[in-house]
Amino acid sequence: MTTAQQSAPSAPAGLRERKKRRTRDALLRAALVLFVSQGYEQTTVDEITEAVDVSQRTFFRYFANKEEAAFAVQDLVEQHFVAALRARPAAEGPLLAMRNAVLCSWATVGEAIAEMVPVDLYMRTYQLIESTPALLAVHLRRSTELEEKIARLIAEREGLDVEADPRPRVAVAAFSGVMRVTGRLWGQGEDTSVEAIRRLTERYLDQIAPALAADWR
Amino acid sequence: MTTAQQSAPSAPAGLRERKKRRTRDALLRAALVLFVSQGYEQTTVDEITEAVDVSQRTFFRYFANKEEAAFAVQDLVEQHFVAALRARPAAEGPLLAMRNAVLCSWATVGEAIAEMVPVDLYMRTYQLIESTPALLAVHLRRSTELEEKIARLIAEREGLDVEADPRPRVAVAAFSGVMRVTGRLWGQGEDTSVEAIRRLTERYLDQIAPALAADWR
DNA sequence: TGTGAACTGTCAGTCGCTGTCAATAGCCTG
DNA sequence: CAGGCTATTGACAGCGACTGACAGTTCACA
Repeated sequence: MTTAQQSAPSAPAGLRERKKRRTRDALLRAALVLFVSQGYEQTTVDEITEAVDVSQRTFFRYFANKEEAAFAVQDLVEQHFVAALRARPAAEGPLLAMRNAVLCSWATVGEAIAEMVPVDLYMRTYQLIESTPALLAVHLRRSTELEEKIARLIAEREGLDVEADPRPRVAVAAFSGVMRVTGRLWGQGEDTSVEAIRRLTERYLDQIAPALAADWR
Repeated sequence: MTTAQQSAPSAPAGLRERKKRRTRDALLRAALVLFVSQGYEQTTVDEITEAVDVSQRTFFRYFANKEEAAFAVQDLVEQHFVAALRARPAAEGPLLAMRNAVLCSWATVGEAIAEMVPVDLYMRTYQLIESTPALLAVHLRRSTELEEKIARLIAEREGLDVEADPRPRVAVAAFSGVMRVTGRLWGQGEDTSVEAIRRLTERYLDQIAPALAADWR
């Protein structure tokens, strides 16, 4: 309801719709640029709306709150991952399916992002999220919502009941715990390329089994 | 720096100190009672300070923000867990040590909590945190900070370098992912006893290995 | 006992966010 | 194409979280 109205970006639609879309895009871009350049909390909603020349009230008609603007692109990335996971063949086990879904989706999200904002603006936004406590908090809450969705998806794939069998949630929890660690490390490192996070992810996912062994020596 | 000044609760100290402590305790208790009875966002800082009869400014001298009051007890619980983990014999492997630390610490936190607030007030506060988006977000951020601390502790136990070897972070990520799931399920369920979360935890932790198997069938 | 420091209250102001209401501008029907 | 309908917007007022500045009290300690 809140999301997914930017789905058909090429639909001509009426003048009204196009105007709305332009306003939203302008607000989003202005917000991200300001956030990235001077910090999230240092950026006032008034500054954003002044940059786009609309009233403050209008900003809040497009975004429920200041945070929502920061996560608009992230939202798209997550939907992309879910779609990739759905596309995995049923023969793949849960962990392998999730692993392949991340690796695959990264290969293609780029274009989807570029339709909204420049890709490197998104990269810097992600790093900002990781390094701004208030945004990080929201990011983590959103992540758990996504986890729940994924757990249900995995359960469905395996023909299980999420409430009865702990394995779907446990597997997803372990998997996304690792994903969050890599996300954080990537945000802190200096190599911001997609290749970098890809390598990091593979390396860390490979360590799940060894890390859970009773004895590491 | 922000924490751990309630460490020596029996120290007589000066009149000033005792007065401060009483004010803080009163504010904390009033805040929690109001939070659980009418909701976090529905509770105004003014209401809290009126209940204790101090100025609003004073509240913000004891708590950096409204949230901090909600997490004061949680803070203590987490310190308790870390202490329990430190006390585990070096012979125990990482996962086993963490598992025993949680189970052990639950057996004794009760008293520590009771020195600050009634235990069942804490229970209801925890459920409130889990069910209030704004608080849940902060809770998750705090959790990742704790995870980082634990990862370093585990690495130390095993004589490893956290930055070089992914296993400590991966193990902790998997472990606490599971802990969060159980915490959430416990908050949603109706059995709010310590016994309940203990059982839930053991059951879910036992599923880590099976859940990460390549094939569940 | 007096002096400095710690606490506190008061006041004013910023910022995120919401409700209301009137004005404007695309859209659609006759 | 006129005229009305409705979506979108701007202007304004107001609430609540939070902060800085200043002044008054109260404890601690020489």
